[in-house]
Amino acid sequence: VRRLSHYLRALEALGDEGLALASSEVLAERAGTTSAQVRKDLSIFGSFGRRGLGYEVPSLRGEIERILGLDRRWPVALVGAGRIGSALFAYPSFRERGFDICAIFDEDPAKVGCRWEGVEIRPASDLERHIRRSGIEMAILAVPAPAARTVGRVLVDAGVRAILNFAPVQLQLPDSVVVNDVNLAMEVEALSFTLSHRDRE
Amino acid sequence: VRRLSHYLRALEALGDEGLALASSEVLAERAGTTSAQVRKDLSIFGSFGRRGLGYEVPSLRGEIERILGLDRRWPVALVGAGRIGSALFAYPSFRERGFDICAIFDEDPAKVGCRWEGVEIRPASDLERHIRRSGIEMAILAVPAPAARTVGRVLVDAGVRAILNFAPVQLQLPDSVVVNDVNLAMEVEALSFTLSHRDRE
DNA sequence: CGATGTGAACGCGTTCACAGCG
DNA sequence: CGCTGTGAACGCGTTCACATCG
Repeated sequence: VRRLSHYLRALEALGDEGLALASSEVLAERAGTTSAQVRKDLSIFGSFGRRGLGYEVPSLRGEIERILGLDRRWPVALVGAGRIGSALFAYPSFRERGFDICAIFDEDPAKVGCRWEGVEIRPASDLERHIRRSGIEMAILAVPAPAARTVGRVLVDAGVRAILNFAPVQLQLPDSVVVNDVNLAMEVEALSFTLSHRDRE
Repeated sequence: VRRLSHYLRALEALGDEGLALASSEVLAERAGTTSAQVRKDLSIFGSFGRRGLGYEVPSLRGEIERILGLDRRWPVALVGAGRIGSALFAYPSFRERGFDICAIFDEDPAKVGCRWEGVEIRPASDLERHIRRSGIEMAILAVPAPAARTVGRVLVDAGVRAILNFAPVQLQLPDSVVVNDVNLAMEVEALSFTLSHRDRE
C-alpha cells in the first residue's frame, strides 16, 4: 500500500516530463523498487498495462488515485494547534491530495477563536459535537502524550474512523478504527541505532 | 529495531510506576506485541532476563538504551527552519533522548541570524563548512521538496552519515549513508486507502 | 513451578522465470 | 520481439512449543 503512494508520485513526475507511457522498469527506478514488484503490486488491483508497451501514465495515475481513495475530498479534523499541528496545517501535500483540514481544536483559551487561513480554532469541549455534526471521519492527533488516549476515545465516540497519531502513545481503540502512528523519536532512534552498529566494524 | 523503541518506552512507564521486574508478557502488552516476540527480540542482543522471574526494569532499560545508541549525546543539524523545522526543534523527546539540535540552517535571509533558544540560524552557505568543523554526523532535512536532493548531497559531503528526511523525495545517496524517510502525505494516504476499502463491504 | 531462551514450523511478502499477448 | 501478468520458489520475520534454568 505504501508503495502505491510512491508510484503515484513517480507518475506525477513522469507526467510533468511529458511522458505518456512508462514501463514497470522505469516506475521501479523512480519508486526505489524492482520491476517485478511494480507489476505484482499493480496486478493485485487489475490489469492496467499493455503488453509490449508499458503503462499509460495518465490512466494509471487515475487508477492509483482511485485505489488510494484520492478521487474525492476528505474533510479532516486537526486536534492540537501546537507547533506540530501548525506545521501539519500548512503542509501543502495534504490539500493537494484532497485532505481538507476543516476543523481545528485546542485546549488553550489563548488559541481558541483564532483563525488559521479562515479556519477557526475551537475549544476542545466542542470536539465531539462539532465532529459528529459535520460527519468528519478522519482526524490528525497532535496533542501532548498525556492527553492522547482520552482525546482518541472522544474522537472515536464522535464518529471518527481513521486517526493519524503523532503522540508517542499506543492508542487503545476498537479494531474498526484505523490508526497510523508517526513517532518521530523512534525515527531518530533508528538512525542512532544504525550509526552505532556500523561503527563496530 | 523499531520495537526496541517501544520496549524502552514501556520500561520507562513501568519504572515510573515503581515496578522493578517485568515479564515478557507485561512488556508485550505495553508495546503492542506478543511475549514470544519480546523474548526473541531481546535474545538477539543477549540474555537480559532471569528465568522464573522476568526482566529487571532498570537494567534492561540501560541495555536497550545502549543497543539503540542512546548512551551518549548526538549533535544534530537541522536544515530548514520552516514550520516543520520549528516543530521538530521544539519536540521534547529529541532532547530527552540525547539528540541535541546544535546547528540550524535556512536559506531565508529574514531568518538567518535569529536565535531559537540560543541556537543561531545560519545561512545555507555555511552548511558544509560548519557541519564539517563541528563533526556533526546526523541531520534532519526539513526543506521544500525541490531543494532536498541537493541539500542531501551537501550534507553527505560535509560528513553527515545519517539523515532524517521529511521531504517527499527519494534521496539518491551512497549506501554508506543511513536515510530514514518520513512522508506525511503517504501516512494520510494509507488512511484514505483503508477507509475506502473498508466501505466496500 | 514459572518465565526465559531457542530450535522448528509456519505464513507471507518478495523475487524469479516464463507463458501470454499486443 | 518487448513487456506485462502470474504461478512457483525463495527468504525472512513471526509464532509455536518445549527444553532449560533459577
